[in-house]
Amino acid sequence: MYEKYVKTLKDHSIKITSQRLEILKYLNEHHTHPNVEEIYSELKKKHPSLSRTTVYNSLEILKKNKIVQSLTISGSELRYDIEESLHHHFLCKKCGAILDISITCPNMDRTLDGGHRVEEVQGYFKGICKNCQTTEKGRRTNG
Amino acid sequence: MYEKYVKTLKDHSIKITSQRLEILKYLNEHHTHPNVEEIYSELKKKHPSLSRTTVYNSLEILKKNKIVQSLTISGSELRYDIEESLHHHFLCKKCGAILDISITCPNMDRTLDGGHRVEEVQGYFKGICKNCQTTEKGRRTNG
DNA sequence: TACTAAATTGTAATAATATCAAATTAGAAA
DNA sequence: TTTCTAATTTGATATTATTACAATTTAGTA
Repeated sequence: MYEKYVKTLKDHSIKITSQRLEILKYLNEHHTHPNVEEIYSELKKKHPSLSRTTVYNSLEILKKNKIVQSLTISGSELRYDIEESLHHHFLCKKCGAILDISITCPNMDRTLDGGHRVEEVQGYFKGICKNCQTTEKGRRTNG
Repeated sequence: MYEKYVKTLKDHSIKITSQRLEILKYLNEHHTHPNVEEIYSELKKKHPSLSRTTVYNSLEILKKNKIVQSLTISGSELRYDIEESLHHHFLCKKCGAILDISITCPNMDRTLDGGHRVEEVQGYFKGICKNCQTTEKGRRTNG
């Protein structure tokens, strides 16, 4: 059940705690780019002793180890994502969904403007998602 | 002195106030992507009656009119930038500078993943800027 | 010049995140 | 397996960025 998350933590020499395993599992099963509050309140249901600070701390150490990444696309709070292959993100201005976008940026791994060393690239696209466009046209509700 | 900013506001049918003119002027003369606090405290020096709320409000209306744009690249607060030609941004992890990057993204003005309508694109590059690399090697201080 | 809707101001509220000290626990060492 | 200690978790409190709001002021029209 948790073997793969145990392995991930071990591989990075991070102490294995149930809180960290639960957070990793949650992110792995919910690719919706949740914020801290969502992760906290969801996990709190099954693990009432969980503290919000632990969620912040855990995400921080996972981020330092490049196991997760944080996104600032929403503008008001950090959103979290399991780090997999490089991908970018699309924010729907209507429904708020954050979607993974599988394009590659030709400027990754390069030196910019004659000397700036690039270590990370985040591409944020904003607009109206496919589903919301359909809703607009067809006057259907989103549920 | 302020004619160009007056024109900008008039062109967008935004009421002309000295506060808005000062903010526009500040952004036009400081392409450092300042946050609200920087803009506020700088302008407050010459205009002691200025309120922080006014800075927030003004930036908001300027943003709605696409005269300025806000960046979330720093992660903790919004940074502001005069909207000019499309460009992207580089954040130096060492000195914190945010620099304009003049590459064009081939995915702008397109439909992504078979249907998401793209209206805005922000490319965030993070790493070590040219200047900080020199400092590293040469062991010079940044001043 | 007078009027009114909109903008400015300052205070207070909210939301996200950071700090910190006390209690708990993972995992190394005995 | 038990003991020990450094690291982690917890919860309370602090801080920071931003928003809400009511009273005052002002831009721009009539």
